Amino acid sequence: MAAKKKDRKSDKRERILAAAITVFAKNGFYDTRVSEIAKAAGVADGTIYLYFKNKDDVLVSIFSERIEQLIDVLTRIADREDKTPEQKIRKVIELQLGVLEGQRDLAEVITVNLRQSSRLLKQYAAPLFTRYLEVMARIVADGQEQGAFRRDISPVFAARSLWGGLDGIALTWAIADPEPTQLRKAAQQYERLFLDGLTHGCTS
Amino acid sequence: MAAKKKDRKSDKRERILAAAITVFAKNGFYDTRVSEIAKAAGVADGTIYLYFKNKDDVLVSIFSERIEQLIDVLTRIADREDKTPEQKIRKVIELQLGVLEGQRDLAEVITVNLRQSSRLLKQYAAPLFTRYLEVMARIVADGQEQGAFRRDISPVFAARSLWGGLDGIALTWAIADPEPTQLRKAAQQYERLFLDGLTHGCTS
DNA sequence: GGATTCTGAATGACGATTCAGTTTGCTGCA
DNA sequence: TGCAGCAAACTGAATCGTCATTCAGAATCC
Repeated sequence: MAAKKKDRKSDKRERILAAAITVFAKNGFYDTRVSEIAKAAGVADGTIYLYFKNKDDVLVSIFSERIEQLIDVLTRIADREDKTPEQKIRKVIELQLGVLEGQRDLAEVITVNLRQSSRLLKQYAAPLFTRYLEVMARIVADGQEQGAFRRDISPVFAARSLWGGLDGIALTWAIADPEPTQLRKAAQQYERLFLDGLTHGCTS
Repeated sequence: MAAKKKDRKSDKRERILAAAITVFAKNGFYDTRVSEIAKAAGVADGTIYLYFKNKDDVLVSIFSERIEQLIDVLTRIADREDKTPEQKIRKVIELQLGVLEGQRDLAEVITVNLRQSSRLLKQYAAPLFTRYLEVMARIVADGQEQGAFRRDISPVFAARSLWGGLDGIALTWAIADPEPTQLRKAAQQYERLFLDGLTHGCTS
Protein backbone atom coordinates (compact mmCIF):
# COMPACT_ATOMS: atom_id res chain seq x y z
CA MET A 1 0.00 0.00 0.00
CA ALA A 2 1.01 3.63 -0.38
CA ALA A 3 1.75 4.12 3.30
CA LYS A 4 4.23 1.31 3.32
CA LYS A 5 6.11 2.77 0.40
CA LYS A 6 6.27 6.14 2.09
CA ASP A 7 7.43 4.51 5.29
CA ARG A 8 10.41 2.95 3.66
CA LYS A 9 11.20 6.22 2.02
CA SER A 10 11.20 8.32 5.15
CA ASP A 11 13.10 5.62 6.97
CA LYS A 12 15.93 5.92 4.48
CA ARG A 13 15.88 9.68 4.68
CA GLU A 14 16.07 9.43 8.43
CA ARG A 15 18.98 7.02 8.24
CA ILE A 16 20.86 9.41 6.03
CA LEU A 17 20.25 12.31 8.40
CA ALA A 18 21.33 10.28 11.41
CA ALA A 19 24.48 9.14 9.63
CA ALA A 20 25.22 12.70 8.55
CA ILE A 21 24.94 13.96 12.13
CA THR A 22 27.47 11.39 13.22
CA VAL A 23 30.06 12.09 10.55
CA PHE A 24 29.57 15.86 10.53
CA ALA A 25 30.17 15.84 14.27
CA LYS A 26 33.32 13.82 13.88
CA ASN A 27 34.86 15.54 10.89
CA GLY A 28 32.98 18.74 10.28
CA PHE A 29 30.90 19.62 7.27
CA TYR A 30 33.67 20.42 4.85
CA ASP A 31 35.88 17.54 5.83
CA THR A 32 33.07 15.08 5.29
CA ARG A 33 32.73 13.31 1.92
CA VAL A 34 29.28 12.59 0.65
CA SER A 35 30.48 9.04 0.15
CA GLU A 36 31.24 8.80 3.88
CA ILE A 37 27.70 9.76 4.75
CA ALA A 38 26.45 7.20 2.26
CA LYS A 39 28.66 4.51 3.70
CA ALA A 40 27.62 5.28 7.27
CA ALA A 41 23.98 5.21 6.26
CA GLY A 42 24.42 1.99 4.32
CA VAL A 43 23.22 3.43 1.01
CA ALA A 44 24.85 4.26 -2.29
CA ASP A 45 26.27 7.72 -2.94
CA GLY A 46 23.59 8.48 -5.49
CA THR A 47 20.77 7.65 -3.11
CA ILE A 48 21.50 10.73 -1.07
CA TYR A 49 20.54 12.82 -4.07
CA LEU A 50 17.14 11.20 -4.16
CA TYR A 51 16.35 12.67 -0.76
CA PHE A 52 18.40 15.86 -0.69
CA LYS A 53 19.16 18.47 -3.30
CA ASN A 54 22.86 18.43 -2.48
CA LYS A 55 25.33 18.26 0.38
CA ASP A 56 24.37 21.69 1.71
CA ASP A 57 20.79 20.59 1.85
CA VAL A 58 21.68 17.74 4.18
CA LEU A 59 23.21 20.14 6.71
CA VAL A 60 20.41 22.65 6.35
CA SER A 61 17.84 19.91 6.90
CA ILE A 62 19.49 18.77 10.11
CA PHE A 63 19.71 22.27 11.40
CA SER A 64 16.33 23.51 10.35
CA GLU A 65 14.32 20.57 11.56
CA ARG A 66 15.86 20.73 15.01
CA ILE A 67 15.86 24.47 15.51
CA GLU A 68 12.35 24.99 14.17
CA GLN A 69 11.22 22.40 16.64
CA LEU A 70 13.10 24.19 19.41
CA ILE A 71 11.51 27.54 18.52
CA ASP A 72 8.05 26.02 18.64
CA VAL A 73 8.59 24.61 22.08
CA LEU A 74 10.16 27.84 23.27
CA THR A 75 7.27 29.92 22.00
CA ARG A 76 4.81 27.73 23.83
CA ILE A 77 6.81 28.23 27.03
CA ALA A 78 6.88 31.98 26.58
CA ASP A 79 3.13 32.12 26.05
CA ARG A 80 2.16 30.26 29.17
CA GLU A 81 0.24 32.40 31.63
CA ASP A 82 0.68 30.12 34.60
CA LYS A 83 4.46 30.44 34.90
CA THR A 84 6.59 33.18 36.39
CA PRO A 85 9.32 34.72 34.23
CA GLU A 86 11.96 32.98 36.36
CA GLN A 87 10.34 29.64 35.77
CA LYS A 88 10.26 30.35 32.07
CA ILE A 89 13.96 31.16 31.97
CA ARG A 90 14.69 27.99 33.89
CA LYS A 91 12.66 26.01 31.41
CA VAL A 92 14.52 27.61 28.52
CA ILE A 93 17.89 26.68 29.96
CA GLU A 94 16.84 23.14 30.72
CA LEU A 95 15.26 22.82 27.34
CA GLN A 96 18.25 23.97 25.40
CA LEU A 97 20.78 21.93 27.30
CA GLY A 98 18.42 19.09 28.05
CA VAL A 99 17.54 18.65 24.42
CA LEU A 100 21.14 17.97 23.72
CA GLU A 101 21.94 15.72 26.61
CA GLY A 102 22.69 12.26 25.35
CA GLN A 103 22.99 13.72 21.89
CA ARG A 104 26.54 14.82 21.83
CA ASP A 105 26.75 14.58 18.08
CA LEU A 106 23.74 16.74 17.49
CA ALA A 107 25.03 19.32 19.94
CA GLU A 108 28.24 19.46 18.03
CA VAL A 109 26.56 19.79 14.68
CA ILE A 110 24.37 22.62 15.90
CA THR A 111 27.03 24.59 17.75
CA VAL A 112 30.01 23.95 15.53
CA ASN A 113 28.85 22.97 12.10
CA LEU A 114 26.24 25.65 12.00
CA ARG A 115 29.02 28.15 11.75
CA GLN A 116 30.95 26.24 9.18
CA SER A 117 29.57 28.02 6.23
CA SER A 118 29.18 31.76 6.52
CA ARG A 119 26.97 31.44 3.52
CA LEU A 120 24.61 29.07 5.27
CA LEU A 121 24.84 30.96 8.53
CA LYS A 122 23.93 34.29 7.02
CA GLN A 123 21.45 33.21 4.40
CA TYR A 124 19.68 30.45 6.12
CA ALA A 125 20.39 30.26 9.81
CA ALA A 126 20.47 33.94 10.76
CA PRO A 127 16.70 34.51 10.42
CA LEU A 128 15.89 31.38 12.40
CA PHE A 129 18.42 32.35 14.97
CA THR A 130 16.95 35.83 15.26
CA ARG A 131 13.49 34.40 15.81
CA TYR A 132 14.92 32.21 18.52
CA LEU A 133 16.51 35.16 20.29
CA GLU A 134 13.35 37.24 19.95
CA VAL A 135 11.34 34.72 21.89
CA MET A 136 13.96 34.74 24.65
CA ALA A 137 14.01 38.54 24.68
CA ARG A 138 10.24 38.62 25.02
CA ILE A 139 10.40 36.49 28.13
CA VAL A 140 12.90 38.90 29.65
CA ALA A 141 10.86 41.95 28.68
CA ASP A 142 7.73 40.45 30.21
CA GLY A 143 9.67 39.78 33.38
CA GLN A 144 10.81 43.37 33.52
CA GLU A 145 7.27 44.67 33.10
CA GLN A 146 6.09 42.43 35.89
CA GLY A 147 8.89 43.70 38.10
CA ALA A 148 10.58 40.33 38.38
CA PHE A 149 13.72 41.36 36.48
CA ARG A 150 15.89 44.43 36.73
CA ARG A 151 15.20 47.03 34.06
CA ASP A 152 18.69 48.30 33.46
CA ILE A 153 19.56 45.40 31.18
CA SER A 154 18.30 45.39 27.63
CA PRO A 155 16.21 42.31 26.91
CA VAL A 156 18.04 41.87 23.63
CA PHE A 157 21.45 41.76 25.30
CA ALA A 158 20.14 39.51 28.02
CA ALA A 159 18.87 37.10 25.38
CA ARG A 160 22.17 37.20 23.53
CA SER A 161 24.23 36.46 26.59
CA LEU A 162 21.83 33.79 27.70
CA TRP A 163 22.14 32.08 24.36
CA GLY A 164 25.88 32.63 24.25
CA GLY A 165 26.39 31.16 27.69
CA LEU A 166 24.39 28.08 26.76
CA ASP A 167 26.20 27.76 23.46
CA GLY A 168 29.55 28.11 25.19
CA ILE A 169 28.66 25.42 27.69
CA ALA A 170 27.47 23.12 24.92
CA LEU A 171 30.57 23.77 22.85
CA THR A 172 33.06 23.15 25.61
CA TRP A 173 31.09 20.11 26.62
CA ALA A 174 31.14 18.80 23.07
CA ILE A 175 34.84 19.30 22.47
CA ALA A 176 36.19 18.60 25.91
CA ASP A 177 33.97 16.95 28.43
CA PRO A 178 32.30 13.70 27.52
CA GLU A 179 30.52 13.32 30.86
CA PRO A 180 26.82 13.48 30.09
CA THR A 181 25.94 14.30 33.68
CA GLN A 182 28.11 17.38 33.50
CA LEU A 183 25.64 19.02 31.19
CA ARG A 184 22.76 18.82 33.61
CA LYS A 185 25.00 20.04 36.37
CA ALA A 186 26.04 22.90 34.13
CA ALA A 187 22.40 23.75 33.49
CA GLN A 188 21.73 24.02 37.21
CA GLN A 189 24.72 26.22 37.83
CA TYR A 190 23.96 28.40 34.89
CA GLU A 191 20.40 28.89 36.11
CA ARG A 192 21.68 30.23 39.38
CA LEU A 193 24.28 32.44 37.82
CA PHE A 194 22.15 33.94 35.12
CA LEU A 195 18.93 34.31 37.09
CA ASP A 196 20.62 35.82 40.11
CA GLY A 197 22.21 38.36 37.83
CA LEU A 198 18.93 39.12 36.15
CA THR A 199 16.86 39.43 39.32
CA HIS A 200 19.49 41.47 41.11
CA GLY A 201 17.76 44.08 43.22
CA CYS A 202 14.31 42.67 42.55
CA THR A 203 12.35 40.74 45.11
CA SER A 204 11.87 37.32 43.69
CA MET B 1 70.58 45.80 5.49
CA ALA B 2 69.07 42.76 7.10
CA ALA B 3 66.47 44.68 9.04
CA LYS B 4 65.14 46.30 5.93
CA LYS B 5 64.80 43.00 4.16
CA LYS B 6 62.95 41.57 7.09
CA ASP B 7 60.75 44.63 7.19
CA ARG B 8 59.60 44.18 3.67
CA LYS B 9 59.00 40.55 4.32
CA SER B 10 56.90 40.97 7.40
CA ASP B 11 55.06 43.79 5.73
CA LYS B 12 53.98 41.46 2.97
CA ARG B 13 53.09 38.79 5.46
CA GLU B 14 51.02 41.30 7.35
CA ARG B 15 49.26 42.41 4.20
CA ILE B 16 48.35 38.83 3.42
CA LEU B 17 47.00 38.27 6.91
CA ALA B 18 44.97 41.46 6.82
CA ALA B 19 43.55 40.57 3.41
CA ALA B 20 42.75 37.07 4.62
CA ILE B 21 40.84 38.41 7.61
CA THR B 22 38.72 40.52 5.29
CA VAL B 23 37.83 37.79 2.85
CA PHE B 24 37.44 35.04 5.44
CA ALA B 25 35.00 37.27 7.29
CA LYS B 26 33.02 37.92 4.15
CA ASN B 27 32.95 34.43 2.69
CA GLY B 28 34.14 32.03 5.32
CA PHE B 29 37.24 29.91 5.21
CA TYR B 30 36.04 27.21 2.86
CA ASP B 31 34.31 29.54 0.45
CA THR B 32 37.46 31.62 0.09
CA ARG B 33 39.88 30.90 -2.74
CA VAL B 34 43.56 31.35 -2.13
CA SER B 35 43.58 33.47 -5.26
CA GLU B 36 41.06 35.84 -3.67
CA ILE B 37 43.33 36.40 -0.70
CA ALA B 38 46.22 37.01 -3.06
CA LYS B 39 44.21 39.49 -5.09
CA ALA B 40 43.02 41.35 -2.00
CA ALA B 41 46.59 41.51 -0.71
CA GLY B 42 47.94 42.61 -4.07
CA VAL B 43 50.35 39.71 -4.44
CA ALA B 44 50.58 36.67 -6.68
CA ASP B 45 49.00 33.41 -5.64
CA GLY B 46 52.36 31.77 -5.22
CA THR B 47 53.62 34.46 -2.88
CA ILE B 48 51.28 33.27 -0.18
CA TYR B 49 53.20 30.00 -0.09
CA LEU B 50 56.42 31.87 0.67
CA TYR B 51 54.95 33.04 3.94
CA PHE B 52 52.55 30.28 4.86
CA LYS B 53 52.72 26.53 4.61
CA ASN B 54 49.26 26.29 3.09
CA LYS B 55 45.77 27.71 3.32
CA ASP B 56 45.08 26.17 6.74
CA ASP B 57 48.21 27.81 8.02
CA VAL B 58 46.87 31.24 7.11
CA LEU B 59 43.78 30.73 9.25
CA VAL B 60 45.74 29.17 12.07
CA SER B 61 48.16 32.10 12.05
CA ILE B 62 45.39 34.64 12.31
CA PHE B 63 43.81 32.78 15.15
CA SER B 64 46.90 31.86 17.05
CA GLU B 65 48.60 35.23 16.96
CA ARG B 66 45.51 36.97 18.28
CA ILE B 67 44.53 34.47 20.93
CA GLU B 68 48.05 33.97 22.24
CA GLN B 69 48.27 37.70 22.61
CA LEU B 70 44.93 37.70 24.42
CA ILE B 71 46.05 34.95 26.80
CA ASP B 72 49.20 36.89 27.66
CA VAL B 73 47.27 40.00 28.53
CA LEU B 74 44.72 37.98 30.45
CA THR B 75 47.38 36.22 32.48
CA ARG B 76 48.91 39.51 33.42
CA ILE B 77 45.54 40.75 34.58
CA ALA B 78 44.95 37.62 36.66
CA ASP B 79 48.33 37.95 38.34
CA ARG B 80 47.92 41.51 39.49
CA GLU B 81 47.84 41.80 43.26
CA ASP B 82 46.39 45.29 43.34
CA LYS B 83 43.03 44.47 41.80
CA THR B 84 39.95 42.92 43.30
CA PRO B 85 38.46 39.86 41.60
CA GLU B 86 35.51 41.95 40.42
CA GLN B 87 37.84 44.41 38.80
CA LYS B 88 39.66 41.59 37.11
CA ILE B 89 36.45 40.16 35.67
CA ARG B 90 35.49 43.61 34.43
CA LYS B 91 38.83 43.94 32.76
CA VAL B 92 38.46 40.56 31.12
CA ILE B 93 35.09 41.48 29.68
CA GLU B 94 36.29 44.82 28.44
CA LEU B 95 39.40 43.27 27.05
CA GLN B 96 37.67 40.59 25.11
CA LEU B 97 34.98 42.78 23.65
CA GLY B 98 37.17 45.86 23.52
CA VAL B 99 39.81 44.05 21.52
CA LEU B 100 37.28 43.40 18.87
CA GLU B 101 35.65 46.77 18.74
CA GLY B 102 36.37 48.42 15.44
CA GLN B 103 37.54 45.05 14.17
CA ARG B 104 34.36 43.51 13.00
CA ASP B 105 36.13 41.28 10.52
CA LEU B 106 38.50 39.88 13.08
CA ALA B 107 35.64 39.22 15.46
CA GLU B 108 33.91 37.28 12.76
CA VAL B 109 36.96 35.27 11.87
CA ILE B 110 37.58 34.34 15.47
CA THR B 111 34.02 33.48 16.42
CA VAL B 112 32.77 31.99 13.19
CA ASN B 113 35.68 30.81 11.11
CA LEU B 114 37.46 29.24 14.02
CA ARG B 115 34.72 26.67 14.14
CA GLN B 116 34.76 26.02 10.43
CA SER B 117 37.06 23.11 10.61
CA SER B 118 36.53 20.60 13.36
CA ARG B 119 39.98 19.41 12.53
CA LEU B 120 41.53 22.78 13.23
CA LEU B 121 39.30 23.40 16.21
CA LYS B 122 40.15 20.16 17.90
CA GLN B 123 43.78 19.80 16.97
CA TYR B 124 44.93 23.31 17.12
CA ALA B 125 42.50 25.64 18.81
CA ALA B 126 41.23 23.45 21.64
CA PRO B 127 44.46 23.56 23.70
CA LEU B 128 44.77 27.33 23.33
CA PHE B 129 41.15 27.71 24.16
CA THR B 130 41.53 25.56 27.25
CA ARG B 131 44.43 27.69 28.44
CA TYR B 132 42.29 30.74 27.94
CA LEU B 133 39.47 29.31 30.02
CA GLU B 134 41.88 28.18 32.72
CA VAL B 135 43.06 31.70 33.32
CA MET B 136 39.48 32.88 33.61
CA ALA B 137 38.65 30.04 35.98
CA ARG B 138 41.61 30.95 38.16
CA ILE B 139 40.31 34.48 38.58
CA VAL B 140 36.96 33.10 39.70
CA ALA B 141 38.55 30.61 42.07
CA ASP B 142 40.69 33.33 43.65
CA GLY B 143 37.58 35.44 44.10
CA GLN B 144 35.85 32.57 45.85
CA GLU B 145 38.75 32.06 48.22
CA GLN B 146 38.77 35.71 49.06
CA GLY B 147 35.04 35.60 49.75
CA ALA B 148 34.17 37.95 46.92
CA PHE B 149 32.30 35.38 44.85
CA ARG B 150 29.77 32.76 45.82
CA ARG B 151 31.17 29.28 46.23
CA ASP B 152 28.30 27.23 44.88
CA ILE B 153 29.32 27.81 41.27
CA SER B 154 32.19 25.85 39.81
CA PRO B 155 34.93 28.14 38.52
CA VAL B 156 35.14 26.05 35.38
CA PHE B 157 31.47 26.50 34.59
CA ALA B 158 31.64 30.15 35.42
CA ALA B 159 34.51 30.56 33.00
CA ARG B 160 32.67 28.66 30.30
CA SER B 161 29.56 30.71 30.59
CA LEU B 162 31.53 33.91 30.78
CA TRP B 163 33.33 33.04 27.60
CA GLY B 164 30.13 31.81 25.97
CA GLY B 165 28.25 34.96 26.78
CA LEU B 166 31.02 37.09 25.34
CA ASP B 167 31.25 34.91 22.27
CA GLY B 168 27.50 35.06 21.81
CA ILE B 169 27.51 38.82 22.03
CA ALA B 170 30.38 39.04 19.58
CA LEU B 171 28.73 36.63 17.18
CA THR B 172 25.36 38.34 17.14
CA TRP B 173 27.09 41.65 16.83
CA ALA B 174 29.14 40.39 13.92
CA ILE B 175 26.27 38.90 11.98
CA ALA B 176 23.52 41.31 12.88
CA ASP B 177 24.41 44.59 14.45
CA PRO B 178 26.93 46.80 12.73
CA GLU B 179 26.79 49.54 15.38
CA PRO B 180 30.25 49.67 16.91
CA THR B 181 29.01 51.50 20.00
CA GLN B 182 26.66 48.62 20.71
CA LEU B 183 29.56 46.43 21.63
CA ARG B 184 30.79 48.68 24.40
CA LYS B 185 27.26 49.04 25.66
CA ALA B 186 26.96 45.28 25.59
CA ALA B 187 30.14 44.98 27.61
CA GLN B 188 28.74 47.23 30.32
CA GLN B 189 25.48 45.37 30.52
CA TYR B 190 27.18 42.03 30.54
CA GLU B 191 29.43 43.14 33.38
CA ARG B 192 26.43 43.92 35.51
CA LEU B 193 24.59 40.77 34.63
CA PHE B 194 27.45 38.36 35.10
CA LEU B 195 29.06 39.98 38.12
CA ASP B 196 25.79 40.39 39.97
CA GLY B 197 25.12 36.73 39.41
CA LEU B 198 28.57 35.78 40.58
CA THR B 199 28.61 37.95 43.69
CA HIS B 200 25.09 37.00 44.70
CA GLY B 201 24.94 36.70 48.45
CA CYS B 202 28.45 38.08 48.94
CA THR B 203 29.17 41.53 50.20
CA SER B 204 31.00 43.30 47.45
C1' DG C 1 76.18 38.86 -11.38
C1' DG C 2 74.48 36.13 -7.82
C1' DA C 3 71.00 35.77 -4.50
C1' DT C 4 66.57 36.66 -3.10
C1' DT C 5 61.88 37.52 -3.89
C1' DC C 6 58.12 37.31 -6.62
C1' DT C 7 54.98 35.80 -10.43
C1' DG C 8 50.99 33.36 -12.47
C1' DA C 9 50.08 29.77 -15.79
C1' DA C 10 50.13 24.75 -15.62
C1' DT C 11 49.36 20.70 -12.98
C1' DG C 12 47.10 17.23 -10.55
C1' DA C 13 44.08 15.71 -7.06
C1' DC C 14 40.03 15.52 -5.28
C1' DG C 15 35.23 14.81 -4.60
C1' DA C 16 30.31 16.41 -5.65
C1' DT C 17 27.14 15.15 -8.76
C1' DT C 18 25.14 12.44 -12.59
C1' DC C 19 23.02 8.76 -15.06
C1' DA C 20 22.86 4.28 -17.50
C1' DG C 21 21.86 0.25 -15.80
C1' DT C 22 20.08 -2.96 -12.03
C1' DT C 23 17.09 -4.40 -8.47
C1' DT C 24 12.83 -4.38 -6.07
C1' DG C 25 8.04 -4.19 -5.48
C1' DC C 26 3.56 -4.03 -7.22
C1' DT C 27 -0.28 -4.73 -10.51
C1' DG C 28 -3.60 -7.24 -12.93
C1' DC C 29 -4.30 -11.18 -15.67
C1' DA C 30 -4.60 -16.21 -16.81
C1' DT D 1 -0.75 -19.34 -7.46
C1' DG D 2 2.36 -17.82 -10.89
C1' DC D 3 3.92 -14.61 -13.96
C1' DA D 4 4.63 -10.71 -17.43
C1' DG D 5 5.37 -6.08 -17.38
C1' DC D 6 5.80 -1.67 -15.55
C1' DA D 7 7.26 1.86 -12.25
C1' DA D 8 9.76 3.35 -8.53
C1' DA D 9 13.84 3.06 -5.88
C1' DC D 10 18.44 2.26 -5.80
C1' DT D 11 23.37 1.68 -7.26
C1' DG D 12 28.23 3.13 -7.94
C1' DA D 13 31.55 3.90 -11.58
C1' DA D 14 32.48 7.69 -14.71
C1' DT D 15 32.34 12.52 -15.38
C1' DC D 16 33.62 17.13 -14.89
C1' DG D 17 34.61 21.33 -12.68
C1' DT D 18 37.07 23.34 -9.21
C1' DC D 19 40.81 24.90 -6.78
C1' DA D 20 45.27 24.29 -3.83
C1' DT D 21 49.73 23.94 -4.81
C1' DT D 22 53.98 23.98 -7.65
C1' DC D 23 57.81 25.68 -10.23
C1' DA D 24 60.23 27.58 -14.30
C1' DG D 25 61.26 31.80 -15.29
C1' DA D 26 61.14 37.17 -14.49
C1' DA D 27 62.10 40.94 -11.61
C1' DT D 28 64.44 43.14 -7.98
C1' DC D 29 67.93 43.94 -4.83
C1' DC D 30 72.73 44.44 -3.09
